[in-house]
Amino acid sequence: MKEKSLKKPTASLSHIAEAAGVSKMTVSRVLRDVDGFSEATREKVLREVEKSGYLPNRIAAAFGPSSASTLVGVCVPRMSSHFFGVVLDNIEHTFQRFGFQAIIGSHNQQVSEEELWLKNILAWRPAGVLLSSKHHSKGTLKLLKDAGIPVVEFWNLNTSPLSMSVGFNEYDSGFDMARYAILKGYKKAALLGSLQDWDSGRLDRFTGFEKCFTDAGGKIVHKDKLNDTPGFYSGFYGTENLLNRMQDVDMIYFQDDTMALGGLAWCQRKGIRVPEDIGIAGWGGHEAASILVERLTTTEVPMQKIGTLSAELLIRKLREEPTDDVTAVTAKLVEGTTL
Amino acid sequence: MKEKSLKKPTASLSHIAEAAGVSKMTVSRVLRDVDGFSEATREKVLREVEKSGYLPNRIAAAFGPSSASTLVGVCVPRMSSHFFGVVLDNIEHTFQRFGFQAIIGSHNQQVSEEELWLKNILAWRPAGVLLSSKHHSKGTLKLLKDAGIPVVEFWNLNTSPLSMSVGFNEYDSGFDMARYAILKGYKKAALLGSLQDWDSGRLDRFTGFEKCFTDAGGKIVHKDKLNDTPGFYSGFYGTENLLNRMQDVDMIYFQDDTMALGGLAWCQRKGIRVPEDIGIAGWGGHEAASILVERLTTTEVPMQKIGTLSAELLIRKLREEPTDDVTAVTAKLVEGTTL
DNA sequence: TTGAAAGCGCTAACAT
DNA sequence: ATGTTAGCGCTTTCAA
Repeated sequence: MKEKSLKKPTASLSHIAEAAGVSKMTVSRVLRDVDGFSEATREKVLREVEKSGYLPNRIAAAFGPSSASTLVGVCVPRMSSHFFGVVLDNIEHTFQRFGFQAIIGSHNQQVSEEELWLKNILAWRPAGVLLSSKHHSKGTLKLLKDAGIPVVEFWNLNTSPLSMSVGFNEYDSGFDMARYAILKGYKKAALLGSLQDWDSGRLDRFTGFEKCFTDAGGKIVHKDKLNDTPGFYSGFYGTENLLNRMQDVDMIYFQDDTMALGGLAWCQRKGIRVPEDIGIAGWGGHEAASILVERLTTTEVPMQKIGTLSAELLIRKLREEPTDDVTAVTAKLVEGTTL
Repeated sequence: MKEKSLKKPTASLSHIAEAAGVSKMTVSRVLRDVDGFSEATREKVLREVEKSGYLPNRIAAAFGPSSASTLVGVCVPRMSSHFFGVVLDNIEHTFQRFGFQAIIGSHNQQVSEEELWLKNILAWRPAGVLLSSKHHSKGTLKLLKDAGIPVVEFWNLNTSPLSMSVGFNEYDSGFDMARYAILKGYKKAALLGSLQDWDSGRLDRFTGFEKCFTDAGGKIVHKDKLNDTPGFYSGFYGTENLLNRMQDVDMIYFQDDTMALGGLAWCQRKGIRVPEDIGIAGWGGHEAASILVERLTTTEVPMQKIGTLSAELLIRKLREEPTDDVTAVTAKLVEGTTL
């Protein structure tokens, strides 16, 4: 019998109250710093709090009609993505600063998983939720409506958001890349992305790219949907697979920078010259994109800003301060040496 | 007046109970699937639950003496690290599967921030916590002891853990790398890492490296502590800075692979040959390490395994199933072409 | 198999 | 400036 089932020795408001010779209510007021106590009382109470090692019980506080929950749900495709990692760091840090706790989940690009996550999270009666992307299941929409809590859709911009949205125009970023590619003389492009992201309708950049590219006389010669998560590996092997089958391609537009860098590495190993033999374009603005000998042509997304703004916006809404429903940030093309 | 302050229209147990013509208690039993109801009752109840869109209130359930919290706190240095991103994905996924919710925070390698985070988290009365690394403040230790909840220290192994630990032997991984370097004939090594990680005592791999390297007749000619987070950039500029000042170096051991790859990129840009002019060793096993033309010599850490095991271990402990206190996973050296 | 009652820790509302 | 009361939604305990 190593650990006993411990009898909750935790001090509560009434213990403090008793020790300080005041009522629970007074202690509560002091701790929350709402007025209704004298300086002398305050000091007495705080001394007892200190002595007892009292830890507030937010479960109890969030319970009842007060319902002052400081929990916030955040859902992203996956945390191991560099992009979302940076966004999450900023979201979490901002919430922390303002006294909120983020409960983070991932949905792996499936709206059904997002819905499942949401159902679990709502059981904790969060003050609000942050959802990446604008794709949601019917069930998710209903749950959110019933919950009646503020929602921020972040990452790519939703111009008619459920409640608020922060992000960039993804379609345009692809469109711009196509214009640039055409300008550089490319005519035969392949698109390379992850099956799951693509088929769940999350690759608007490809749609924008295709539209501009074909309208300008270019041709999308191939679309390769890989049954794998985007990353250096999938970019590497995806490129190998693609170029072994298709020769008549003069550029590849990758889903993101990690894949593009994987593709670039494959080309370098094979002695395929970039951009002379084939052009490569990425997306996102990965740290590594700008330091390699061949600097990647890509679209830089302001990840930090998206994270911080999203969290701040939710907090403002909770405080009933005025907020913009739609906050656009710019994703801009950076010229490298690969396209 | 766009949004009213919503009067909690949420259905509760008693609503279901009334609609189904049974007592709250029966509904509770059905929903938790503990015995004490007939099949007929079950169906009646579930039908009403369905109809009403009832969402359980875990706050209320976690309240009171029952205290059946399914919240778990998880704290890592930062989420934007690829390593911890992968670990977190696996932790979160495992907890999700078993009905737990992870509250994730970051401490940016400062024990004081971990303590602050812990204090906030404990106010939510979590069932347990997962902490990366074995470095904690006195305050953290006291809080954990008072809370009396199970703790898993993950990432690098703590052989005398607070309660349980899952990880690799970091000292040994550096030791092994040094042995390998000596074998390859290197004599004059520089260490390059982030100031914050280093000074908070989190770079045992450097200690192990130095011990083995110097014992074998090598010399650590320089230790460069960068005031920046580890990453491609800091590796790139750190290398530039180091090699501009010091010529008499035949290898660099980097804090991690992202830094090493940044350093490698700088060398390639400058026409410095790797490993002929200088050897490079990384640590961690980043995806990109193995695909570039120069494959990085590094130590691969089983990140997925650490994440999954840590979560499973905590769950086992909560269920009072037998658990190992110390679970070692192996980090192994992989030969690349850079050292 | 079912129900009734008590109570968890806190805060809003209403005294004093 | 301070205290009292009531109740949030659920589960545990005890009774039927």
